[in-house]
Amino acid sequence: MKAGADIATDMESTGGRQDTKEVILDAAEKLFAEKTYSAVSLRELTQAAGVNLAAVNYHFGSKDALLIALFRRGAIELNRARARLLREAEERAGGGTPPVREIVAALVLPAIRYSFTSTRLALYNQFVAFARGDGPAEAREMLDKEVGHLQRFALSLARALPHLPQHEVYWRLHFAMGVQHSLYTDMKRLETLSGGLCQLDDLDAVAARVIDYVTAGLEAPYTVT
Amino acid sequence: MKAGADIATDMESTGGRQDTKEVILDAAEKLFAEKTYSAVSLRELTQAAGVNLAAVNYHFGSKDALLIALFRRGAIELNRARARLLREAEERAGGGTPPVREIVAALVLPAIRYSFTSTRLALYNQFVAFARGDGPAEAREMLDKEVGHLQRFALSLARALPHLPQHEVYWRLHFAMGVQHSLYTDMKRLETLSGGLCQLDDLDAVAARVIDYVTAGLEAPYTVT
DNA sequence: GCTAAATTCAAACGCCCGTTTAAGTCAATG
DNA sequence: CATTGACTTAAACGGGCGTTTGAATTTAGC
Repeated sequence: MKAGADIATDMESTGGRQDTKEVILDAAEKLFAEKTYSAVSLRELTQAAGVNLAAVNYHFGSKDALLIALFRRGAIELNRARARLLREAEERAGGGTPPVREIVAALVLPAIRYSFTSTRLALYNQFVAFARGDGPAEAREMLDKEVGHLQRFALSLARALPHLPQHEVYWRLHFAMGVQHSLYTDMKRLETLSGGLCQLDDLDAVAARVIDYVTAGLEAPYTVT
Repeated sequence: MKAGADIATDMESTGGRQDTKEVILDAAEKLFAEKTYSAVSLRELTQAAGVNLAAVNYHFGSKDALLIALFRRGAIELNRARARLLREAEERAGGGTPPVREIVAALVLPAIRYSFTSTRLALYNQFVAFARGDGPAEAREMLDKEVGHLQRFALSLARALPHLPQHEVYWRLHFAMGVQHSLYTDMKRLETLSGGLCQLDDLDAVAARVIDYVTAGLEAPYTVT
Protein backbone atom coordinates (compact mmCIF):
# COMPACT_ATOMS: atom_id res chain seq x y z
CA MET A 1 0.00 0.00 0.00
CA LYS A 2 3.02 2.24 0.06
CA ALA A 3 6.04 2.72 -2.13
CA GLY A 4 8.79 5.19 -1.31
CA ALA A 5 7.19 6.31 1.90
CA ASP A 6 9.95 5.43 4.33
CA ILE A 7 12.97 6.25 2.23
CA ALA A 8 12.80 7.98 -1.13
CA THR A 9 15.88 6.44 -2.63
CA ASP A 10 14.42 3.79 -4.89
CA MET A 11 14.81 4.74 -8.51
CA GLU A 12 12.91 2.10 -10.40
CA SER A 13 11.91 -0.29 -7.61
CA THR A 14 9.40 -2.71 -9.04
CA GLY A 15 8.07 -1.20 -12.18
CA GLY A 16 5.40 1.37 -11.43
CA ARG A 17 5.72 4.24 -13.86
CA GLN A 18 8.25 6.78 -12.65
CA ASP A 19 6.31 9.66 -14.08
CA THR A 20 4.42 10.95 -11.08
CA LYS A 21 7.42 11.36 -8.84
CA GLU A 22 9.24 13.39 -11.45
CA VAL A 23 6.20 15.49 -12.19
CA ILE A 24 5.88 16.31 -8.52
CA LEU A 25 9.57 17.13 -8.19
CA ASP A 26 9.45 19.46 -11.19
CA ALA A 27 6.40 21.30 -9.93
CA ALA A 28 7.89 21.55 -6.46
CA GLU A 29 11.14 22.94 -7.81
CA LYS A 30 9.28 25.60 -9.70
CA LEU A 31 7.09 26.65 -6.79
CA PHE A 32 9.86 26.53 -4.19
CA ALA A 33 11.85 28.85 -6.44
CA GLU A 34 9.05 31.41 -6.32
CA LYS A 35 7.97 31.13 -2.72
CA THR A 36 9.38 29.61 0.43
CA TYR A 37 8.72 26.12 1.65
CA SER A 38 6.22 27.22 4.27
CA ALA A 39 4.41 29.41 1.78
CA VAL A 40 3.72 26.60 -0.69
CA SER A 41 0.88 24.30 0.28
CA LEU A 42 0.56 20.72 -0.88
CA ARG A 43 -2.81 21.54 -2.36
CA GLU A 44 -1.27 24.27 -4.49
CA LEU A 45 1.65 22.03 -5.38
CA THR A 46 -0.29 18.94 -6.36
CA GLN A 47 -2.73 21.01 -8.38
CA ALA A 48 0.15 22.61 -10.30
CA ALA A 49 1.59 19.15 -10.92
CA GLY A 50 -1.76 17.76 -11.98
CA VAL A 51 -1.69 14.93 -9.47
CA ASN A 52 -3.83 13.96 -6.54
CA LEU A 53 -3.31 15.66 -3.18
CA ALA A 54 -2.28 12.40 -1.53
CA ALA A 55 0.38 11.66 -4.13
CA VAL A 56 3.12 13.54 -2.30
CA ASN A 57 2.61 11.61 0.90
CA TYR A 58 2.34 8.37 -1.02
CA HIS A 59 5.50 8.79 -3.08
CA PHE A 60 7.70 10.72 -0.68
CA GLY A 61 6.21 10.12 2.74
CA SER A 62 5.79 13.76 3.74
CA LYS A 63 6.21 17.30 2.56
CA ASP A 64 9.55 17.48 4.39
CA ALA A 65 10.83 14.37 2.65
CA LEU A 66 9.83 15.85 -0.70
CA LEU A 67 12.03 18.87 -0.04
CA ILE A 68 14.96 16.69 0.84
CA ALA A 69 14.50 14.53 -2.25
CA LEU A 70 14.31 17.68 -4.34
CA PHE A 71 17.50 19.01 -2.88
CA ARG A 72 19.27 15.73 -3.53
CA ARG A 73 18.29 15.63 -7.17
CA GLY A 74 19.56 19.13 -7.86
CA ALA A 75 22.73 18.97 -5.81
CA ILE A 76 23.92 15.86 -7.56
CA GLU A 77 23.39 17.38 -10.96
CA LEU A 78 25.03 20.73 -10.17
CA ASN A 79 28.01 19.33 -8.32
CA ARG A 80 28.69 16.84 -11.07
CA ALA A 81 28.86 19.65 -13.63
CA ARG A 82 31.16 21.73 -11.43
CA ALA A 83 33.46 18.81 -10.72
CA ARG A 84 33.74 17.99 -14.40
CA LEU A 85 34.79 21.53 -15.33
CA LEU A 86 37.31 21.65 -12.51
CA ARG A 87 38.81 18.32 -13.54
CA GLU A 88 39.08 19.51 -17.15
CA ALA A 89 40.82 22.69 -16.00
CA GLU A 90 43.27 20.67 -13.95
CA GLU A 91 43.99 18.38 -16.87
CA ARG A 92 44.54 21.41 -19.07
CA ALA A 93 47.11 22.58 -16.54
CA GLY A 94 48.92 19.31 -17.03
CA GLY A 95 49.13 18.25 -13.42
CA GLY A 96 50.01 21.79 -12.34
CA THR A 97 47.67 24.39 -10.86
CA PRO A 98 45.07 25.99 -13.13
CA PRO A 99 44.87 29.78 -13.11
CA VAL A 100 42.41 31.29 -10.62
CA ARG A 101 40.19 32.47 -13.41
CA GLU A 102 39.64 28.93 -14.69
CA ILE A 103 38.87 27.57 -11.25
CA VAL A 104 36.34 30.35 -10.81
CA ALA A 105 34.82 29.55 -14.17
CA ALA A 106 34.36 25.92 -13.16
CA LEU A 107 32.63 27.09 -9.99
CA VAL A 108 30.21 29.58 -11.47
CA LEU A 109 29.61 28.49 -15.06
CA PRO A 110 27.34 25.50 -14.42
CA ALA A 111 24.89 27.46 -12.32
CA ILE A 112 24.82 30.39 -14.72
CA ARG A 113 24.57 28.15 -17.76
CA TYR A 114 21.65 26.22 -16.33
CA SER A 115 19.91 29.47 -15.48
CA PHE A 116 19.77 30.28 -19.17
CA THR A 117 19.10 26.92 -20.76
CA SER A 118 17.05 24.43 -18.79
CA THR A 119 14.60 25.83 -16.32
CA ARG A 120 15.54 22.92 -14.14
CA LEU A 121 18.69 23.98 -12.35
CA ALA A 122 17.92 27.65 -12.54
CA LEU A 123 15.07 26.94 -10.21
CA TYR A 124 17.20 24.69 -8.09
CA ASN A 125 19.59 27.49 -7.24
CA GLN A 126 16.81 29.85 -6.32
CA PHE A 127 15.20 27.14 -4.28
CA VAL A 128 18.38 26.51 -2.34
CA ALA A 129 18.69 30.20 -1.60
CA PHE A 130 15.26 30.18 -0.03
CA ALA A 131 15.51 26.84 1.69
CA ARG A 132 18.24 28.09 3.98
CA GLY A 133 15.77 30.13 5.95
CA ASP A 134 12.83 27.83 5.91
CA GLY A 135 11.76 24.24 5.82
CA PRO A 136 12.58 21.33 8.08
CA ALA A 137 15.74 21.63 10.15
CA GLU A 138 17.00 18.41 8.61
CA ALA A 139 17.05 19.91 5.12
CA ARG A 140 18.79 23.07 6.25
CA GLU A 141 21.46 21.14 8.05
CA MET A 142 21.98 19.05 4.97
CA LEU A 143 22.61 22.19 2.94
CA ASP A 144 25.23 23.37 5.40
CA LYS A 145 26.92 20.01 5.75
CA GLU A 146 27.02 19.31 2.06
CA VAL A 147 30.27 21.19 1.50
CA GLY A 148 32.38 18.33 0.25
CA HIS A 149 32.40 19.47 -3.34
CA LEU A 150 33.35 22.99 -2.26
CA GLN A 151 36.39 21.60 -0.50
CA ARG A 152 37.80 20.61 -3.86
CA PHE A 153 37.53 24.22 -5.00
CA ALA A 154 39.04 25.50 -1.76
CA LEU A 155 41.98 23.18 -2.24
CA SER A 156 42.50 24.16 -5.85
CA LEU A 157 42.25 27.86 -5.04
CA ALA A 158 44.70 27.52 -2.15
CA ARG A 159 47.25 26.08 -4.55
CA ALA A 160 46.66 28.85 -7.06
CA LEU A 161 46.90 31.52 -4.36
CA PRO A 162 49.79 30.27 -2.20
CA HIS A 163 50.37 33.67 -0.57
CA LEU A 164 46.95 33.54 1.13
CA PRO A 165 46.44 31.83 4.48
CA GLN A 166 44.03 28.95 4.30
CA HIS A 167 41.22 30.69 6.19
CA GLU A 168 41.36 33.63 3.83
CA VAL A 169 40.80 31.29 0.90
CA TYR A 170 37.70 29.98 2.64
CA TRP A 171 36.39 33.49 3.23
CA ARG A 172 36.87 34.54 -0.37
CA LEU A 173 35.31 31.35 -1.69
CA HIS A 174 32.39 32.11 0.61
CA PHE A 175 32.08 35.59 -0.89
CA ALA A 176 32.19 34.07 -4.35
CA MET A 177 29.16 31.98 -3.46
CA GLY A 178 27.46 35.16 -2.27
CA VAL A 179 28.01 36.78 -5.65
CA GLN A 180 26.45 33.77 -7.33
CA HIS A 181 23.48 33.88 -5.00
CA SER A 182 22.85 37.47 -5.97
CA LEU A 183 22.06 36.22 -9.47
CA TYR A 184 19.07 34.26 -8.23
CA THR A 185 17.75 36.28 -5.34
CA ASP A 186 17.89 40.01 -6.00
CA MET A 187 17.65 40.45 -9.75
CA LYS A 188 14.46 42.48 -9.40
CA ARG A 189 16.29 45.03 -7.31
CA LEU A 190 19.10 45.27 -9.85
CA GLU A 191 16.62 45.78 -12.66
CA THR A 192 14.90 48.53 -10.74
CA LEU A 193 18.17 50.10 -9.67
CA SER A 194 19.52 50.17 -13.22
CA GLY A 195 16.25 51.28 -14.77
CA GLY A 196 16.06 48.06 -16.76
CA LEU A 197 19.63 48.45 -18.04
CA CYS A 198 20.84 45.26 -16.36
CA GLN A 199 19.10 41.99 -17.07
CA LEU A 200 19.75 38.27 -17.27
CA ASP A 201 19.67 38.09 -21.05
CA ASP A 202 23.17 37.38 -22.38
CA LEU A 203 24.73 34.26 -20.91
CA ASP A 204 28.29 34.96 -21.98
CA ALA A 205 28.22 38.56 -20.84
CA VAL A 206 26.80 37.69 -17.43
CA ALA A 207 29.25 34.83 -16.98
CA ALA A 208 32.21 37.02 -17.94
CA ARG A 209 31.05 39.68 -15.50
CA VAL A 210 30.75 37.28 -12.60
CA ILE A 211 34.06 35.59 -13.37
CA ASP A 212 35.85 38.95 -13.64
CA TYR A 213 34.44 40.15 -10.36
CA VAL A 214 35.06 36.98 -8.39
CA THR A 215 38.53 36.45 -9.81
CA ALA A 216 39.53 39.99 -8.90
CA GLY A 217 38.21 39.51 -5.38
CA LEU A 218 40.11 36.25 -4.96
CA GLU A 219 43.32 37.78 -6.25
CA ALA A 220 43.00 40.92 -4.15
CA PRO A 221 46.06 41.81 -2.04
CA TYR A 222 45.91 40.44 1.47
CA THR A 223 45.84 43.25 4.04
CA VAL A 224 44.06 41.77 7.06
CA THR A 225 45.98 42.00 10.37
CA MET B 1 -11.64 51.11 20.03
CA LYS B 2 -8.80 51.02 17.60
CA ALA B 3 -5.49 52.76 17.22
CA GLY B 4 -3.10 52.14 14.35
CA ALA B 5 -5.22 49.50 12.76
CA ASP B 6 -5.81 51.10 9.38
CA ILE B 7 -2.40 52.64 8.82
CA ALA B 8 0.56 52.06 11.07
CA THR B 9 2.19 55.41 10.56
CA ASP B 10 1.19 57.27 13.71
CA MET B 11 4.13 57.64 16.02
CA GLU B 12 2.69 59.15 19.20
CA SER B 13 -0.91 59.76 18.19
CA THR B 14 -2.85 60.51 21.34
CA GLY B 15 -0.86 59.24 24.24
CA GLY B 16 -1.17 55.52 24.71
CA ARG B 17 2.15 54.10 25.85
CA GLN B 18 4.42 53.26 22.94
CA ASP B 19 5.91 50.26 24.66
CA THR B 20 3.85 47.41 23.25
CA LYS B 21 4.44 48.29 19.62
CA GLU B 22 8.19 48.38 20.11
CA VAL B 23 8.19 45.15 22.10
CA ILE B 24 6.32 43.45 19.28
CA LEU B 25 8.65 44.84 16.63
CA ASP B 26 11.72 43.66 18.52
CA ALA B 27 10.37 40.16 18.99
CA ALA B 28 9.30 40.02 15.37
CA GLU B 29 12.71 41.12 14.15
CA LYS B 30 14.37 38.41 16.17
CA LEU B 31 12.05 35.65 15.01
CA PHE B 32 11.97 36.73 11.37
CA ALA B 33 15.75 36.58 11.41
CA GLU B 34 15.64 32.94 12.45
CA LYS B 35 12.75 31.70 10.38
CA THR B 36 10.78 32.98 7.44
CA TYR B 37 7.63 35.03 7.63
CA SER B 38 5.35 32.11 6.89
CA ALA B 39 7.10 29.93 9.41
CA VAL B 40 6.54 32.32 12.32
CA SER B 41 3.04 32.25 13.78
CA LEU B 42 1.46 35.14 15.63
CA ARG B 43 0.94 32.91 18.64
CA GLU B 44 4.65 32.16 18.77
CA LEU B 45 5.49 35.79 18.16
CA THR B 46 3.19 37.33 20.74
CA GLN B 47 4.24 34.78 23.33
CA ALA B 48 7.90 35.63 22.76
CA ALA B 49 7.04 39.31 23.09
CA GLY B 50 5.00 38.73 26.23
CA VAL B 51 1.88 40.39 24.83
CA ASN B 52 -1.59 39.21 24.05
CA LEU B 53 -2.29 37.40 20.80
CA ALA B 54 -4.61 40.16 19.61
CA ALA B 55 -2.03 42.89 20.19
CA VAL B 56 -0.51 42.57 16.72
CA ASN B 57 -3.81 43.02 14.97
CA TYR B 58 -4.74 45.86 17.30
CA HIS B 59 -1.52 47.84 16.91
CA PHE B 60 -0.59 47.04 13.32
CA GLY B 61 -3.81 45.83 11.72
CA SER B 62 -2.48 42.53 10.43
CA LYS B 63 0.55 40.26 10.32
CA ASP B 64 1.39 41.62 6.87
CA ALA B 65 1.32 45.20 8.11
CA LEU B 66 3.62 44.26 10.97
CA LEU B 67 6.21 42.99 8.50
CA ILE B 68 6.05 46.21 6.53
CA ALA B 69 6.36 48.34 9.65
CA LEU B 70 9.32 46.25 10.70
CA PHE B 71 11.01 46.71 7.37
CA ARG B 72 10.45 50.46 7.52
CA ARG B 73 12.00 50.83 10.94
CA GLY B 74 15.17 48.96 9.98
CA ALA B 75 15.62 50.44 6.52
CA ILE B 76 15.50 53.99 7.82
CA GLU B 77 18.13 53.25 10.43
CA LEU B 78 20.50 51.41 8.10
CA ASN B 79 20.23 53.82 5.20
CA ARG B 80 20.80 56.77 7.47
CA ALA B 81 24.06 55.25 8.71
CA ARG B 82 25.23 54.45 5.18
CA ALA B 83 24.36 57.91 3.90
CA ARG B 84 26.23 59.55 6.75
CA LEU B 85 29.43 57.60 6.05
CA LEU B 86 29.20 58.34 2.33
CA ARG B 87 28.71 62.05 3.01
CA GLU B 88 31.71 62.09 5.32
CA ALA B 89 33.85 60.35 2.69
CA GLU B 90 32.78 62.89 0.10
CA GLU B 91 33.59 65.77 2.44
CA ARG B 92 36.97 64.22 3.13
CA ALA B 93 37.57 64.23 -0.62
CA GLY B 94 36.94 67.96 -0.58
CA GLY B 95 34.27 68.07 -3.26
CA GLY B 96 36.19 65.57 -5.38
CA THR B 97 35.53 61.87 -5.73
CA PRO B 98 36.38 59.60 -2.78
CA PRO B 99 38.47 56.52 -3.55
CA VAL B 100 36.52 53.36 -4.35
CA ARG B 101 37.65 51.78 -1.12
CA GLU B 102 36.04 54.49 0.99
CA ILE B 103 32.77 54.34 -0.91
CA VAL B 104 32.74 50.60 -0.36
CA ALA B 105 33.44 51.10 3.33
CA ALA B 106 30.46 53.44 3.63
CA LEU B 107 28.30 50.81 1.96
CA VAL B 108 29.30 47.79 4.00
CA LEU B 109 30.49 49.09 7.36
CA PRO B 110 27.11 49.96 8.89
CA ALA B 111 25.65 46.52 8.31
CA ILE B 112 28.76 44.74 9.56
CA ARG B 113 29.15 47.03 12.53
CA TYR B 114 25.57 46.53 13.62
CA SER B 115 25.99 42.80 13.29
CA PHE B 116 28.59 42.90 16.00
CA THR B 117 27.23 45.51 18.39
CA SER B 118 23.49 45.86 18.67
CA THR B 119 21.44 42.82 17.96
CA ARG B 120 18.94 45.14 16.36
CA LEU B 121 20.25 45.70 12.86
CA ALA B 122 22.06 42.42 12.67
CA LEU B 123 18.68 40.78 12.75
CA TYR B 124 17.29 43.29 10.33
CA ASN B 125 19.72 42.26 7.63
CA GLN B 126 19.02 38.62 8.08
CA PHE B 127 15.33 39.34 8.07
CA VAL B 128 15.57 41.22 4.80
CA ALA B 129 17.46 38.34 3.24
CA PHE B 130 14.62 36.01 4.11
CA ALA B 131 11.78 38.38 3.36
CA ARG B 132 12.66 38.45 -0.32
CA GLY B 133 11.31 34.96 -0.78
CA ASP B 134 8.36 35.09 1.50
CA GLY B 135 5.72 37.29 2.99
CA PRO B 136 3.12 39.53 1.36
CA ALA B 137 3.83 40.65 -2.20
CA GLU B 138 3.55 44.24 -1.06
CA ALA B 139 6.53 43.88 1.28
CA ARG B 140 8.66 42.16 -1.32
CA GLU B 141 7.94 44.82 -3.90
CA MET B 142 8.83 47.46 -1.36
CA LEU B 143 12.22 45.83 -0.87
CA ASP B 144 12.89 45.88 -4.60
CA LYS B 145 11.65 49.42 -5.16
CA GLU B 146 13.48 50.86 -2.22
CA VAL B 147 16.70 51.43 -4.13
CA GLY B 148 16.93 55.18 -3.78
CA HIS B 149 19.75 55.13 -1.30
CA LEU B 150 21.69 52.67 -3.49
CA GLN B 151 21.50 55.16 -6.36
CA ARG B 152 23.71 57.50 -4.37
CA PHE B 153 26.34 54.78 -4.15
CA ALA B 154 25.99 53.91 -7.84
CA LEU B 155 26.54 57.56 -8.70
CA SER B 156 29.55 57.91 -6.45
CA LEU B 157 31.09 54.69 -7.78
CA ALA B 158 30.52 55.72 -11.38
CA ARG B 159 32.50 58.88 -10.72
CA ALA B 160 35.30 56.93 -9.08
CA LEU B 161 35.37 54.37 -11.91
CA PRO B 162 34.95 56.55 -15.02
CA HIS B 163 36.28 53.87 -17.36
CA LEU B 164 33.30 51.60 -16.60
CA PRO B 165 30.02 51.89 -18.48
CA GLN B 166 27.11 52.75 -16.25
CA HIS B 167 25.45 49.37 -16.42
CA GLU B 168 28.67 47.67 -15.35
CA VAL B 169 28.74 49.83 -12.23
CA TYR B 170 25.25 48.65 -11.41
CA TRP B 171 26.21 45.03 -11.89
CA ARG B 172 29.23 45.29 -9.64
CA LEU B 173 27.30 47.16 -6.98
CA HIS B 174 24.78 44.36 -7.16
CA PHE B 175 27.53 41.80 -6.62
CA ALA B 176 28.77 43.82 -3.66
CA MET B 177 25.36 43.49 -2.07
CA GLY B 178 25.56 39.76 -2.68
CA VAL B 179 28.83 39.56 -0.79
CA GLN B 180 27.22 41.38 2.12
CA HIS B 181 24.27 39.04 2.08
CA SER B 182 26.59 36.09 2.39
CA LEU B 183 27.52 37.40 5.83
CA TYR B 184 23.99 36.89 7.11
CA THR B 185 22.71 33.91 5.23
CA ASP B 186 25.36 31.24 4.81
CA MET B 187 27.71 31.59 7.74
CA LYS B 188 26.95 28.06 8.92
CA ARG B 189 28.20 26.66 5.64
CA LEU B 190 31.40 28.69 5.87
CA GLU B 191 32.01 27.48 9.39
CA THR B 192 31.54 23.89 8.32
CA LEU B 193 33.61 24.34 5.18
CA SER B 194 36.50 25.87 7.10
CA GLY B 195 36.28 23.44 9.99
CA GLY B 196 35.48 26.30 12.37
CA LEU B 197 38.44 28.34 11.13
CA CYS B 198 36.24 31.17 9.83
CA GLN B 199 33.81 32.88 12.16
CA LEU B 200 32.12 36.21 12.75
CA ASP B 201 34.24 37.14 15.74
CA ASP B 202 36.53 40.04 14.85
CA LEU B 203 34.68 43.05 13.48
CA ASP B 204 37.69 44.83 12.03
CA ALA B 205 39.07 41.72 10.37
CA VAL B 206 35.74 40.82 8.78
CA ALA B 207 35.16 44.38 7.63
CA ALA B 208 38.63 44.59 6.10
CA ARG B 209 38.09 41.29 4.31
CA VAL B 210 34.79 42.34 2.81
CA ILE B 211 36.09 45.76 1.80
CA ASP B 212 39.19 44.25 0.18
CA TYR B 213 37.16 41.75 -1.76
CA VAL B 214 34.46 44.13 -2.93
CA THR B 215 36.91 46.88 -3.81
CA ALA B 216 38.99 44.50 -5.91
CA GLY B 217 35.86 43.33 -7.72
CA LEU B 218 34.76 46.87 -8.44
CA GLU B 219 38.19 47.85 -9.71
CA ALA B 220 38.59 44.72 -11.85
CA PRO B 221 39.52 45.34 -15.49
CA TYR B 222 36.53 45.53 -17.80
CA THR B 223 36.59 42.72 -20.34
CA VAL B 224 32.92 42.17 -21.28
CA THR B 225 32.13 42.42 -25.02
C1' DG C 1 -13.73 60.84 41.03
C1' DC C 2 -16.27 60.37 37.12
C1' DT C 3 -16.27 59.74 32.20
C1' DA C 4 -14.66 58.24 27.95
C1' DA C 5 -11.22 56.68 25.17
C1' DA C 6 -7.27 53.51 24.69
C1' DT C 7 -5.58 49.19 25.55
C1' DT C 8 -5.55 44.38 27.13
C1' DC C 9 -7.56 40.02 27.47
C1' DA C 10 -9.70 35.25 26.87
C1' DA C 11 -12.48 33.08 23.85
C1' DA C 12 -14.16 31.98 19.74
C1' DC C 13 -14.58 32.09 14.45
C1' DG C 14 -13.89 30.10 9.98
C1' DC C 15 -10.34 28.59 7.08
C1' DC C 16 -6.60 26.03 5.27
C1' DC C 17 -2.95 23.12 6.51
C1' DG C 18 -0.40 18.24 6.25
C1' DT C 19 -1.80 13.79 6.74
C1' DT C 20 -4.62 9.52 6.81
C1' DT C 21 -8.07 6.50 5.34
C1' DA C 22 -10.48 3.23 2.62
C1' DA C 23 -12.46 2.42 -1.56
C1' DG C 24 -11.44 2.31 -6.50
C1' DT C 25 -8.52 1.70 -10.82
C1' DC C 26 -5.48 -0.67 -13.62
C1' DA C 27 -1.67 -3.52 -15.51
C1' DA C 28 0.94 -7.50 -15.00
C1' DT C 29 1.18 -12.34 -13.43
C1' DG C 30 0.30 -17.22 -12.86
C1' DC D 1 -9.71 -14.90 -15.81
C1' DA D 2 -9.01 -14.33 -11.13
C1' DT D 3 -5.51 -12.39 -8.18
C1' DT D 4 -2.18 -9.53 -6.70
C1' DG D 5 0.19 -5.39 -5.81
C1' DA D 6 1.17 -0.62 -7.29
C1' DC D 7 -0.99 3.35 -7.79
C1' DT D 8 -4.87 6.88 -7.77
C1' DT D 9 -8.74 8.96 -5.84
C1' DA D 10 -12.26 11.56 -2.94
C1' DA D 11 -13.29 12.39 1.53
C1' DA D 12 -12.40 13.21 5.95
C1' DC D 13 -9.44 14.16 10.25
C1' DG D 14 -7.45 16.94 13.87
C1' DG D 15 -4.89 20.92 14.48
C1' DG D 16 -2.92 25.41 13.97
C1' DC D 17 -3.50 29.49 11.49
C1' DG D 18 -4.78 34.86 11.16
C1' DT D 19 -8.39 37.41 12.64
C1' DT D 20 -12.57 39.13 15.21
C1' DT D 21 -15.32 39.87 19.11
C1' DG D 22 -16.99 41.90 23.33
C1' DA D 23 -16.13 42.42 27.88
C1' DA D 24 -12.60 43.78 31.43
C1' DT D 25 -9.08 46.86 32.53
C1' DT D 26 -6.14 50.76 32.40
C1' DT D 27 -5.19 55.49 31.28
C1' DA D 28 -5.97 60.48 30.60
C1' DG D 29 -8.96 64.73 30.86
C1' DC D 30 -12.17 67.59 33.26
